[in-house]
Amino acid sequence: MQRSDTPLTEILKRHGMRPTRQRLALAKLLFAGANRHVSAENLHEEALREGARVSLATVYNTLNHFTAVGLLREVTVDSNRSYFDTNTTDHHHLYFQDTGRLEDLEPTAVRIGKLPDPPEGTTISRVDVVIRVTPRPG
Amino acid sequence: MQRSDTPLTEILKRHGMRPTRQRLALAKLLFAGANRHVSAENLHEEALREGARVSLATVYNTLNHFTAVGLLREVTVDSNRSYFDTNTTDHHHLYFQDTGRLEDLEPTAVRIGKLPDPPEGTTISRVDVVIRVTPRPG
DNA sequence: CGCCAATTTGGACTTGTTCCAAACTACGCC
DNA sequence: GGCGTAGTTTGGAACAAGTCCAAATTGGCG
Repeated sequence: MQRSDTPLTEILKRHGMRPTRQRLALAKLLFAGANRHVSAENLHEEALREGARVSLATVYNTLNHFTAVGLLREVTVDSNRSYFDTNTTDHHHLYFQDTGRLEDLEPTAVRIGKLPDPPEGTTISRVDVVIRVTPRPG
Repeated sequence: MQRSDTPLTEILKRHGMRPTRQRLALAKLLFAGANRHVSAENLHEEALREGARVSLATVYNTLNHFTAVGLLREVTVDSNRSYFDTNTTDHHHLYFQDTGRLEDLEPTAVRIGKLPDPPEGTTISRVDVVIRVTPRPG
């Protein structure tokens, strides 16, 4: 990790990943701007559009790898496609059922007043709240 | 709808579906006992085990049809398999990440203290809470 | 510079689900 | 009770998301 490392390169190294051309291109799309939600297919298309030469297999590898090291969080809202969220802090989701659009809710938007105790021998690893909305009248 | 209709036959008719042999067999597995969570594959296997001759395509058709008329609710906890819940009342879920087991929580187990207003022009169709647990220490 | 382990890749493969056209069946009607 | 027909079922093909694989490439270290 030499002084000329870019911030993205550094992030990758810090998580034990080699900063390859493909990973840097994807990391740039994911982490350079605001938080986002992506699927493998749509990130792949976007990368190609930007001129990055990355295979779909690598996009899958990378998203999974990023998720494993905590750079991304997988969001389960649709049972036939995976979404990844660049916002890994505690928050919940708003899902537009008609368009498939997924948005973060501010951490303060939902308050959970009461949670059950986890069953014996288990711990709660995550609590996910998804608010599904449809165009009125729905 | 004649006086000799069984309860299951009646349920199907009331929802505008013909009480076919296949639908009755599946309805029996789904609604005769306690509430349950099934996937298409596992309901299909179970039906065959019980001696019902039903194709997998019909199981899919039926689950989707039952869901459309409100006899089932689809639960999204796993992005590569659909689960259907026979409990269509308001409640949330406990999901064992190691085994894939899915359980209902009593309606009183989770209290949501605050919900955001839905965006202009939309209405909230559903709020899903999934509590994911792993074996301790996890 | 050269080596080696990590990474990438295209394509084959797998898995869950839908589609389709042909065969079957529930049921209202006579 | 038979008939006609719209609704249903079915096996298999088709599809879509995702993983696997073995060969080619490449980053990083000495």
